[in-house]
Amino acid sequence: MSSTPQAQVQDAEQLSQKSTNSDSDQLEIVQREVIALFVNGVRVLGLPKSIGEIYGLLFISPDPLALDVIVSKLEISKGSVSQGLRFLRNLGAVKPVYVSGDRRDHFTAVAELKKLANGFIRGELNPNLESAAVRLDELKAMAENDSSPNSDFFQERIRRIGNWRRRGGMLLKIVNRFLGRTTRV
Amino acid sequence: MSSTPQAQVQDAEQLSQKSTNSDSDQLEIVQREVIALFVNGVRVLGLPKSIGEIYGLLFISPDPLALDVIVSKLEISKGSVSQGLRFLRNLGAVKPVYVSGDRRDHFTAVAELKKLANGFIRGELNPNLESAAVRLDELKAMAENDSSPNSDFFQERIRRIGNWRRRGGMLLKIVNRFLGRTTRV
DNA sequence: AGTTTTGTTCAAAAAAAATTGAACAAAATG
DNA sequence: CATTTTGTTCAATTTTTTTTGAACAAAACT
Repeated sequence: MSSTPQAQVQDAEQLSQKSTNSDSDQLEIVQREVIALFVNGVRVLGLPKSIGEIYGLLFISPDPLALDVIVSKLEISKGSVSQGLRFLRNLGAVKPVYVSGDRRDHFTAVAELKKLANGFIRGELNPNLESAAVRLDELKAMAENDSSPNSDFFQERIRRIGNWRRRGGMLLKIVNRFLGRTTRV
Repeated sequence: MSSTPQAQVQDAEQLSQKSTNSDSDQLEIVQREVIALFVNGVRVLGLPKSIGEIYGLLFISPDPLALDVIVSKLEISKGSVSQGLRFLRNLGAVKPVYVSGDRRDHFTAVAELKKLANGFIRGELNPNLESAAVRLDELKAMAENDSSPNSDFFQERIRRIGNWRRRGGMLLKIVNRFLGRTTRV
């Protein structure tokens, strides 16, 4: 298929094309496909398409990209890219890179699985697990003061959820150990 | 708070109250809270609220429940419950139970973490991983025939995704081993 | 055989989530 | 210091997902 050769170097000059649809905004077919793969991937994690597109684009781009460039390559709105980058930055899936001679912020994908997993666990999973832990404790107390004929059954079930939570925490530790460094749970 | 004692036995008679809102349709506060916990929980897995409600209700009910009863206890539509039960049945998170003297199907929650995890992995995760594997192989071929200056970079990246997939598969096996029985990946 | 009960299906409605784009602020440039 | 560039924010819109409810089919009663 069409192979559009294009030189992209680290410093400004050629990198800064901001016209809405210049030549270098054209994605290669391979790039499009990789991005599609990521869009699918992030759906499993419950994240929106735009997040997959942005991360995928950075992952399959040899050089760091500025917000404008992402906008014109992906043809999605500036707002989406701004929000998406913030989210990915918070997760540690993307990091800012200084490019000399260009005052725009540039970003690259963090491509180490262990870092991605850690970020996701810290940012998305742990907060949920923690708030669940709090509610569980309240529930336990509530069930102990309950005097319905089912009270014993309720207590058994709540204990069981507590067990699940415990095992879930252990699993996260195991996952972390398997992938490299550990994260506190 | 208000404790409404209520006897619920395994065989018909008292179990089959189908009036739209009889006394035994009232949920206890503890039950409501547990259901809320599950609604939150399934959101992390990317599943709709109704799925969490149905599973939660069955999990925190001492006796198996029929579709009608679920409808009136949760006050959601028959359609939702029918679909939700099918989904949960496919996942192995809920199983039918025969109740003598009542011709309606009754259901209980499967409450073993390992079974739940296996069902989720088999039903939701593996299909995605497999289709990704296929696309990855296509991509690999595509990148090898690509003659852009970035071809090497692309190939390196695609190899990396392959690595992620491999490690993901290993992780699923580890999770399974940790939780009990194994599932083929 | 007709009637009632039980459960499924799927088009339409409602709800939730994601995306856009215009208004804004902050910083850099000339 | 006026202007341009860069990036953020958020209300409005669009898209996607979930839920509803009525029509239907299958089985079980009488």
